[in-house]
Amino acid sequence: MGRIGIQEVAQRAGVSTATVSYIINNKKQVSPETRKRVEQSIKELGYRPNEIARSFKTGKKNLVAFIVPDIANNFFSTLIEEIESVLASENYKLMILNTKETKQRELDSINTISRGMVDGVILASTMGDYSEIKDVLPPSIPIIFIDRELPGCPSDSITVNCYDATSAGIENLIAKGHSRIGYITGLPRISTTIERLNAYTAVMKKHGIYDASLIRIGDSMSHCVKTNLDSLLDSGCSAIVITNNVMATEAMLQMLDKGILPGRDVDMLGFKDSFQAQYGLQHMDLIVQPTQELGQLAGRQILKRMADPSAPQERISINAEFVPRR
Amino acid sequence: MGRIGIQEVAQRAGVSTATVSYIINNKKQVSPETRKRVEQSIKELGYRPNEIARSFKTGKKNLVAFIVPDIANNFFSTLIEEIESVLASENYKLMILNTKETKQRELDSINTISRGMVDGVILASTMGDYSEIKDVLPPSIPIIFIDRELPGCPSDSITVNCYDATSAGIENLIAKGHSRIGYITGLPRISTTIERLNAYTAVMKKHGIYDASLIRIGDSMSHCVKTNLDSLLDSGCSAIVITNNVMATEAMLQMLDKGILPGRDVDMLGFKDSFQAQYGLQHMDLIVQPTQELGQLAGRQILKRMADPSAPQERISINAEFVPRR
DNA sequence: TTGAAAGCGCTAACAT
DNA sequence: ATGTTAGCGCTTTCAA
Repeated sequence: MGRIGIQEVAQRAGVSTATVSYIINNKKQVSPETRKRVEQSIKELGYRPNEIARSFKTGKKNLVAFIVPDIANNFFSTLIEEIESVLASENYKLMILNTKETKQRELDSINTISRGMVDGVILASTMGDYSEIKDVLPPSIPIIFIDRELPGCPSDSITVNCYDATSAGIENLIAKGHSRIGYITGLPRISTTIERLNAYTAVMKKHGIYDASLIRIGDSMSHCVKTNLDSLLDSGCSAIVITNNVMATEAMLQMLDKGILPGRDVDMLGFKDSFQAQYGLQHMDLIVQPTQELGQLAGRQILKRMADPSAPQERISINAEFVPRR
Repeated sequence: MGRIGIQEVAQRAGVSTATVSYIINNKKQVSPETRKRVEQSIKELGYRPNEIARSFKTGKKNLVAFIVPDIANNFFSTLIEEIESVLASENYKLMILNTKETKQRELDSINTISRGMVDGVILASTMGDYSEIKDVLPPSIPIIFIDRELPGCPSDSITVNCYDATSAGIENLIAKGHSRIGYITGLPRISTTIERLNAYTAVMKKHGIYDASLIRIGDSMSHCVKTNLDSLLDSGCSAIVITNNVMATEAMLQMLDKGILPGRDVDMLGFKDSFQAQYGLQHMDLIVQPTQELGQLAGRQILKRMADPSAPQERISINAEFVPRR
């Protein structure tokens, strides 16, 4: 089957390829009769412009890549939805690359998109340091960092400040009388984990109840929770802080299996990725992240950055909110 | 900044562009010295092949589109993960288009990809009938349908047979003594909803306890659950069947809010998208879908279909499993 | 083993 | 208002 091109359309309509191009792109005045003939011809032949050829010629792809650590995490799938809808408003498509929180996969993904496939990149990096991607990042591509920052990185970033909310949450636990407060971290290398842990450390020290042995190192995924939870419970913690949404839900499942009632037997402070009710998180104090807003901001920012690649760096941060259990 | 192309690399290495192309594609024998010089030149210039130009020339994009109804649904994000990893093995990338279970967005997505952007398409369609997309689908593109089938569609399909498992689940409820068994459907137009409802209807009629007034029409999303659940409870149902994973979790949340204990006060039969424990579904009988396998099969099938576009249609179906509450 | 050159389908500058 | 045509960066045929 001979692929139909602009050539065939032009021929059948008795015009030049330029005229056809003008019409499908609405770029120039064309007489109504000509337009009609061409549109007729397009329809009859079932012509569809070849987007690749077009991109090749113009250099514009109308495609943004989102490199994301974990698609299955509701926090990130929410981000995807929001970003996609912002981009759609300017006719950009979104391409998802899933790194599964793996450095190598992130490098591979960056490599993929550094070959001119996309107009811009949104990156929720799993790296611990900017130097790890600096050399492989194409120098010229518009890129913004979302959720996690990399120290020393000169690109735009959109993040959520959880420091204050975390502090408030832990102060609240202490006010309720807890002093042995266990803590399960996310993946240690990422900025969000560090920020939250810093808040915990500061508050605990301020009250003179800091005890490093009550900190457990997690990985932001569910499978790290069980062991850590058990060991914190064994250490006699009366309250436990769990620092992301996935781990928080998993913790509830584990507790329930053990016959422990969160909110009664043990106080919990968890994280949540939206204000919408989420099953399993009813019995916790919560730090709620404005995830939708985060996604919208990121979408708008990459649009802005693509429109003006040489504008000065912007670092935008919005606040999470502490919501005590009612 | 002058973009670096194959031209510059060739010049600096003192060879032709053809030779550079041979080297970066490993397509021909090249003398070791030449290779060395060229590789040196590539490194020094930081050259990266322009993937768009390459696709334009060869017609190969190494890209597959997955048109998916709801990214935030764990069933589909699991599918995405699995498909992506199968495709990665043959160096294909996956592009996600999210339709939010909306016909117009599905049409838009199909339109996008019918302009030569991808080598193949995996479609979890939200349409009710093949005729709704027939005309807009490009005739020549490799495409497979996943999860949901469209009557009369000549393309490959990979689906999960839930009929038997659903029947078993309802038989089980009846064996436990229930006769007023409420039922909340998914989105009515899609094949999975129809199949499951057919199973329910058949079993209930077989036992002479079918009552159409116990059926509520849902939309496969969470927000449809509350009202429907309330009204079924008001109708005096002692057991309730909820026919997808999202709605099942939501139902638990609602019940808990009302102080009703599922598994004690009301028997529930839900759906679940993996064998992995999921919070909130402990107290239900479950129909478990082999979601990962579904994704893997789909990945392999699109690969196969792209390799041989003219092979005869294949319709693959795997079985869901009924797992009574323990 | 290497090079010259055509051409993939389209856009847009320039000419008419 | 419409047409002519160069050329985007690469692959690949054919020749040397």
